[in-house]
Amino acid sequence: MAEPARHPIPENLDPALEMLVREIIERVADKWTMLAIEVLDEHGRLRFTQVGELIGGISQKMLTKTLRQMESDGLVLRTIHPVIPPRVEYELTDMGRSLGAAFCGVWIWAEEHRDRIEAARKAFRERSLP
Amino acid sequence: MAEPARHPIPENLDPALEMLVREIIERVADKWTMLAIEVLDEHGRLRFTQVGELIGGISQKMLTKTLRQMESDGLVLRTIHPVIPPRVEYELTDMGRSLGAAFCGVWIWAEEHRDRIEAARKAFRERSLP
DNA sequence: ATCCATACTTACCCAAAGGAGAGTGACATG
DNA sequence: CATGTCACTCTCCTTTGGGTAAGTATGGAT
Repeated sequence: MAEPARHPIPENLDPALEMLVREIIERVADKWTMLAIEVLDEHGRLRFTQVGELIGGISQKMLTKTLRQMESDGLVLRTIHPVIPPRVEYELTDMGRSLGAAFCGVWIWAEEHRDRIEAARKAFRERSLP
Repeated sequence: MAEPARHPIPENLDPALEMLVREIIERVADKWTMLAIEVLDEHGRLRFTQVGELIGGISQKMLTKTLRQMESDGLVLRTIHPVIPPRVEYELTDMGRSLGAAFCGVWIWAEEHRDRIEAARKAFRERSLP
């Protein structure tokens, strides 16, 4: 078949870098991580249960997992106070805060566009039904 | 127990808005959606298979699902050319491009911080093992 | 008549995400 | 001695994500 003119699909410049960046984004662009960053950015240092309450609707299991992963990625600092009952506090590191800042654009975008998204969804629904 | 001084956990200003923004973010902060936005932002108008090739590693099923969802949210425009074999092209809408721009910050952040993340992970691993 | 290309669906299946709820440790308080 | 506190951890279970492979529709090419 005679190929119609199309984009040549140029192979990307640095596939290795590309891969790494994607891996980071997949990891970091997770629902709970984003919400945790938001509440920690907004409220500063918080203890375990406070983070959970502020996020809302997250199970202890996922909260632990999310915070641990963030800690291992260097996004949060975890401080254990050796008291009984235990007291553990979490706060964003500089890197965590900078990620929060980067996400801020997405947050603002979501706020600004929710009406248009609603409208688009409604239009799509009506366009789909006979 | 005498409560130590803590943040009063101020209830957030607008829970309804907050909820909507979160819903949008959950939806949009999806791996395939982000990658689709990236390739469409970078290459302009593309047909179905091209999008799939450029994203890489995505199944037809997920590609269809992702693109349909993006269409319903008003992020992409889907143009069906009535020819045989079928030819369908996708391109970002203005809203899709603006979301791409918002994500750009995250992308750049990931590029800039991958070394520090690697280092943090390694340090965490060593700190965890006896 | 058969094959091909494209953009899908559909059916089936597995693995991972994630919720619910109970259990734990260590001490302070009633 | 029983109870409560906090930050988990563990187990069981359901839901979702997502892959594979096959099927569909259509007309042009061979």
